[in-house]
Amino acid sequence: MALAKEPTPVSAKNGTDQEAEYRAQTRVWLRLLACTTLIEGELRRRFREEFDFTMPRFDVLAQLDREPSGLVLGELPKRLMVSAGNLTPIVDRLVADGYITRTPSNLDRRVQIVCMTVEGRKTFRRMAKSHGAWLAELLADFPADRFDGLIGELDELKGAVKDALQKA
Amino acid sequence: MALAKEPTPVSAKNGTDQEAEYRAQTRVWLRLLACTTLIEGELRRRFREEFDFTMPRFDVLAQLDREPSGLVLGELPKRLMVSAGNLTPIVDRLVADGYITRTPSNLDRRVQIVCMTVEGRKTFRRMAKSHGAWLAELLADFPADRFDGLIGELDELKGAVKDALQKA
DNA sequence: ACGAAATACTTTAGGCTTAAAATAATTTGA
DNA sequence: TCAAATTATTTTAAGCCTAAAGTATTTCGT
Repeated sequence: MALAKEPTPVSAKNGTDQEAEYRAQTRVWLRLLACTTLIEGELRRRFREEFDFTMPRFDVLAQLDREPSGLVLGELPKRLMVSAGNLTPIVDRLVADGYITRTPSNLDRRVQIVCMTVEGRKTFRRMAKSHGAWLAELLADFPADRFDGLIGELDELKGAVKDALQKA
Repeated sequence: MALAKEPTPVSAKNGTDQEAEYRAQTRVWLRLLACTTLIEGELRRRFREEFDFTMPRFDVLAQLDREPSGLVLGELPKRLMVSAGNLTPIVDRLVADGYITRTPSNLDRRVQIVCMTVEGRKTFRRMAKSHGAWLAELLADFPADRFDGLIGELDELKGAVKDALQKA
């Protein structure tokens, strides 16, 4: 079933079946994208209106909230699945605003440790509470007894995509 | 079950149960975001490497491919769920590259009609074929007999979120 | 010991995205 | 009729995002 990257994959299916399969997979992708875009747009709007904050900034704080002793800066791009260069100005501004600190490591002068401040933690907790409530509101009409099933499917999907990326 | 936006919602659940429910909904959201980010990043990378193209540009062509007689420009922001201002430079460049045309309507001089060129259609079809194959490759490890179920769940999720947004 | 490779991070250039304000054309209603 | 509201689109300002190149520091191999 796995298709090669090269020109014409050897497939047991004829053209029509292959097209049909492409369509099913495209449908999954479009649904996924639509759900994410819809929710993300609303969350972004509320973060801006209620807290004058952005989601990337919130995401950084969320990572640091789980690490009382701080994090090596280089750990953030990995966890947040964004590029390192992207984080520089975001971290800069969080530092300037007093929500986090950035201190060079004594052991390795290339490395920096980022750590949430008391003020940052307070602000984060307030926003996180709203974030949870917003999600609860947006997902309220989805049957609660099917959450676990959906979570399972999405976990499996994520695993399948990761495996495929490994192979590529 | 629907939570009010105001300070303390009247809820039948106590604090602990509410927290647990928030967590389930947060988990769904994080899974959804992770899957989308993973797939989107890989598709973006391949579009750039193989075709020196971006996904937003592809998305515009995909809409126009379904409309042989062209589309009113204002229809694009709605279908693509992006802001109108966003599209101006993207359409500009697609016109400059010869993939689409933009012609003012004679009936209403505010309105513009965008339409794919022959060259645009040819280029789009080539890219769409790869796009389908890439998705097939990325989703190959997900059991084919569960696609329809997942599509159904995502459709329902999308509907639920849309309903919630309507109410808000 | 010391030059080369690797690692951590920043900078740059280019494109996407939004919200809000601006421009231009059309429609509406008194 | 004609001023006000509406509609279609563009512009602007600010932030996010990536890839690729640059800087500094450390580690590795000889």
